[in-house]
Amino acid sequence: MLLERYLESLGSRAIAEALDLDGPRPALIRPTQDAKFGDFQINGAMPLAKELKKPPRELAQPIAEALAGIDAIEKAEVAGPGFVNIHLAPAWIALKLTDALRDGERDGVPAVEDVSKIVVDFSSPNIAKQMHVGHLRSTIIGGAIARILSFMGHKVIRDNHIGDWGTQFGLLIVGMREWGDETALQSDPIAELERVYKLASERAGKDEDFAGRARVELAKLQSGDERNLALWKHFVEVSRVSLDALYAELDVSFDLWLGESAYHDALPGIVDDLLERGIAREDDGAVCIFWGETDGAPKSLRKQKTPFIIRKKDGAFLYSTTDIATVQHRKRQLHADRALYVVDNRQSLHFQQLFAVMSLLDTDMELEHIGFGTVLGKDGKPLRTRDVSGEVITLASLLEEAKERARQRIDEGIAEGRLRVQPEEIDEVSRQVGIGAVKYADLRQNRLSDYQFDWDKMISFQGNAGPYLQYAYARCSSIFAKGGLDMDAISLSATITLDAPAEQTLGKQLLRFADVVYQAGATSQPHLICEHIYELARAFNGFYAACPVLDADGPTRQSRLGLTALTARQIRRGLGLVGIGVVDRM
RNA sequence: GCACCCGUAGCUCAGCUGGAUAGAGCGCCGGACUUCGAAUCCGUAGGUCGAAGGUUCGAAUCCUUCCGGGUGUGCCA
Repeated sequence: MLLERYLESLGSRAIAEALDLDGPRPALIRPTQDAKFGDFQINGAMPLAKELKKPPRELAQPIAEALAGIDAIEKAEVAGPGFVNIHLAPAWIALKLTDALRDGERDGVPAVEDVSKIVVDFSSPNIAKQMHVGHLRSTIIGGAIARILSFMGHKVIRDNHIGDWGTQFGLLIVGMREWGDETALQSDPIAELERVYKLASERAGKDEDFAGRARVELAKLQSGDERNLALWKHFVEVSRVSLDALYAELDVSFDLWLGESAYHDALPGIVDDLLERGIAREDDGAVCIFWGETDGAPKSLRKQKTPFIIRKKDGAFLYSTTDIATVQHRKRQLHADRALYVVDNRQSLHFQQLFAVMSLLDTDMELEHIGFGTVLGKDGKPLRTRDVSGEVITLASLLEEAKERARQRIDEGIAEGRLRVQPEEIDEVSRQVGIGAVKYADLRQNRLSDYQFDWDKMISFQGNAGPYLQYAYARCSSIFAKGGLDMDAISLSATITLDAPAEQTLGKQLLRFADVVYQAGATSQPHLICEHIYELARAFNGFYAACPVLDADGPTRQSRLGLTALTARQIRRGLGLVGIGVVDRM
């Protein structure tokens, strides 16, 4: 259930009744920051003090009294300058947790009432270039956001807007003729394309004739030349194979792969339209939108002197033009209500301008740039995509290293007798732990922050890191395995009660899950879920140390098994929502 | 020049829809394995929240200015 929403409605009703107001006022429910103040506080009395000309504590008192007798609330009392502190009734919490335990489909998280159709645009690699660390964030943050929104009940369309069209293909066509190796192209397509692209772009820099030939081939491709089109298709198809392998490793999938090439035909019309409407004009041969002279341009852009260019002076279109066409397609053909762009912060100006254009074109769609910070190395500087020898650190090699490091730690653990991984499970456990650690290290932080990439912290296996959460899950599983019990069967039969302090702490944490999911979805902040699951794992580990489960008797044993099952499911669900897997033994 | 982001414990980071004594992890120091897994748990120490003003009953959070760091910014994406 959505706990805060429920308490907010109780609180605002209590305020209206207690103070005899004409309508409800916001209760301003907030979790307390210290358990001694109870579980939640109502802050709504204080802002009313001025309006009603009474001291806030005097207003808070009747509000607290009005809340007495509600079964969710054990105690409501006035404190400090005028807070109303709410202590939830353990019996009521236990009832709600038992409901969630029965709800195997949704773990107590209600589906949204207003369903939106939301395009999540993420990952978007360039065909001729290897994915490197820089692409990691968009891919996993975007994947997490898509899962969260989808679980909430929205219609989500994951679109991989790949860079499969543009100047690099002229160079590639000429370059492949010169240096291409078809065998290499089959075995590691992107590496081969990138190798050739690099050679070609170097050569084009100093060989005007070569560059000219590349432009000719590009023009031929873009005007539909069959041979070049076939070559281009070939490049795209082989690249797709290695991209698919990487996405499988990351457990990310897409509903659509509409790259830049998909919009090629729509581009001339867009430029004409913007010219006709007087939004764009020609300048120095290029078609531009100047914000200072455009009526209806947002204030933040008015001082922007440099224009938004939608057609180069040589007549070629840019990603700005393609992006406009993409939004129109999403609105007209996909009938989307919203589109989220999970793209590096450094492109925020581009999106600000794109969204301004769409607003000038009266496109009725909610567009949002979900930005994120840069990946930094241990030295605090942007992480190099090449190592000391100049080799590119690809995303694929990074994931390999993560698995390798995880495996080393597992081998050590087995040798020391601490871990219980069966030989046949080592591969899978290394994969889940290694890749989970990489994802968690990234996702646990506010996405806007730059993020420092540090192997040692990531695979530390201690404290707030991926393996900590997976370990808590394995502990839950292990209780059921040891007791010869089935988690699903317990979920259907157990009744949760909350007595011991550790049970209450755990129970209260479990009860917040739905709120967290909703907030993460509303703000596109997967780290809220990570934080919740971390706190949950902590609460569970505390419970584990203080409360025997299998050795408890009768109803207590049943209740504790129920708490363990619900914890396990919530960890699995929560990690699943951010794209991280769990294993039963590790 | 203009725009955006950032500055919180030794380090890495939460908190920033304004709410009580600013929180975690790592690291440091000290405890807990004859008891469901010690990749765990419990505890100690550690902060003028970059600075100064302002708004407010109340500011790490909102506003202004300044200092320091980063990013973007006419024909790449």
